[in-house]
Amino acid sequence: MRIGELAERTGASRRLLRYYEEQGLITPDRALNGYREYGEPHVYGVLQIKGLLDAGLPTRIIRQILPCLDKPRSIYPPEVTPEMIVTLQHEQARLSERIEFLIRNRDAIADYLHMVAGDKVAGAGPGSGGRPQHYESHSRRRRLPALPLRRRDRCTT
DNA sequence: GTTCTTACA
DNA sequence: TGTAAGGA
Repeated sequence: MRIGELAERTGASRRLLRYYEEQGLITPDRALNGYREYGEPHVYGVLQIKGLLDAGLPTRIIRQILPCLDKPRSIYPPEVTPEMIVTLQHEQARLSERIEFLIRNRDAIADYLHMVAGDKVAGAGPGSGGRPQHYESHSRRRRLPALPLRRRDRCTT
């Protein structure tokens, strides 16, 4: 498929898909006319990349742990280097911190909501349509004040 | 009409 | 990232 279709199927803009390629995250084939040609694996790959990026991983890490997803290559490379393990452990710790950070702020918001609007709106919100959202570790957990969001470290190369 | 590269806001 | 230019 060409870039347009991949864009539709992944929700990533064509611009972004070209950017991923520039960053070495995906490597599509080229048709004779120069058009990029993507395969089915790329769809999953792009989704994977989006998720990792959303989790806050810099592209250089992703490029490292995602050894080219073009061809039918194993996702868990036998070439896992010790240094890769270390970086992944680092990322894991970073994600844990971020999760705690998010939980703390989410709870702070819930408290604020209780304070200004009462139970009728607590726990609900945009995008939570229908899902049973129970943040009921409430009564027990120690309430903490909201924290300012720290600027995410971003890596261009 | 779709895609390509380069470059600027 | 979006968008415009100039081609294929």
